[in-house]
Amino acid sequence: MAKSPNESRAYHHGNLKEALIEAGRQILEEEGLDKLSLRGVARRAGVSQTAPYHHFKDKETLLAAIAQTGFQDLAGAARKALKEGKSPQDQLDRYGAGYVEFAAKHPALFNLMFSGQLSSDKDHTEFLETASVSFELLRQCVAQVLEANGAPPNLTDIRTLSSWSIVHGLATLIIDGRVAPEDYACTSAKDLAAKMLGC
Amino acid sequence: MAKSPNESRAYHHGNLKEALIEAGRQILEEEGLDKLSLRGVARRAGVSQTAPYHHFKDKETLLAAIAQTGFQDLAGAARKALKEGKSPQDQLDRYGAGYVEFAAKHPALFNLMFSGQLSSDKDHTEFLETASVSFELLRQCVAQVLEANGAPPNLTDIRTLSSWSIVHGLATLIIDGRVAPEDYACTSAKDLAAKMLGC
DNA sequence: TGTACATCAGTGAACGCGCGTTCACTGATGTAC
DNA sequence: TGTACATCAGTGAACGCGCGTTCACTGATGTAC
Repeated sequence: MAKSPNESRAYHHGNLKEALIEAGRQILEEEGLDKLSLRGVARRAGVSQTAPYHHFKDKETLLAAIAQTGFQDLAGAARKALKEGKSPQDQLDRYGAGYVEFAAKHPALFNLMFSGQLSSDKDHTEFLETASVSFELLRQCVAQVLEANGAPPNLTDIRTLSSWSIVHGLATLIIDGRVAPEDYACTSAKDLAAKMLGC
Repeated sequence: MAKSPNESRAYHHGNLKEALIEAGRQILEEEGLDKLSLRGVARRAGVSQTAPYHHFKDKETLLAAIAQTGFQDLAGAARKALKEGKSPQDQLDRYGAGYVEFAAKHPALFNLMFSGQLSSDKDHTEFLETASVSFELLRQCVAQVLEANGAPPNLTDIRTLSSWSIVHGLATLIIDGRVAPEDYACTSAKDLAAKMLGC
């Protein structure tokens, strides 16, 4: 039924949708959002410039699909942090370091994910659901820290926001070149995040 | 010598440079960065589409000039916070609330200011100097808080980064629509910032 | 006070560009009988 | 097992768009003498 994508130079690609998402993500990470055009994506996937329209309604829909892969990766990093952390506070610190590390390694993707362009207009339902996974994991983590410290649980919401803000802010500042890890005697964005959060 | 801009419909505008910056800022705030074209700016200023080239080398230079007005305003808000604050900690909290308020009121301008597109390539010296004023004010503020608390002054750098990150992160999350003040029982971005910082 | 002239600050036409998208089309595939 | 046919997934030409920028130009201004 579905063909392996490398099987042949057949007329039908067999896996074009995924190939387009992957090509788009590559262009995004290599050249930035400005340079990400539907035509360029098609070119990289080795397909005519109108082929993507059989898989994506328009450019924005492809962008949403690309962003979604980013949220999946980010949620994966979060789950890893929660699994490896040795205490609630340690989990939270690892979460933050992983978040900033992800942003620093995929700056254009991170910007696309959070730029707000996507979430507003259309109903990218799946996109929004995936986006909220990382946030929920953070929330659980913060709740456990509060519990471990004997703090009232009704602080969970606002403390989750604090935690999110501080790591999101650091991520953004690093991406935009306002802050460099080297200026703080750190060798990576991840290190700087850990240092800042432990201070 | 220099003519008042409203004096007449003279051939020479008299104040075109400022008028272009102002027109650009208006378009930016009303329609967003996507819609900000050099031609559009000229149109709004009532001038031919090539007139801006007598005052700005290219589009990016105009963008830098617009961003600079934003940094001036932001620094003004910071100075106000430091003047009105009743203690170092109060000054710091007011600084943060003012920062977030500014971002929420001028989202597209704030994004332009921090997008990192401008600071990288060319040497917008003046731009960079203006941009650093707000940061220096924050640094002084943090140093005073540490002193008031009897904390070691060598924490100043990293704590300044923490403070900047948390307010910058909240500002960004609000701008991008990931966080709404109403979800936290607040009526404005400024209120939410104050609540978060006081928690 | 007049005037020649360099300089400044505008104009309007034109350029080439890549883009998103639409269109009518064709080749490939899978399935009902 | 063969075959007709609906559907799927491609193609390539073409559209209109607004953009940044360059060009040769002209009107206005200020100043040296």
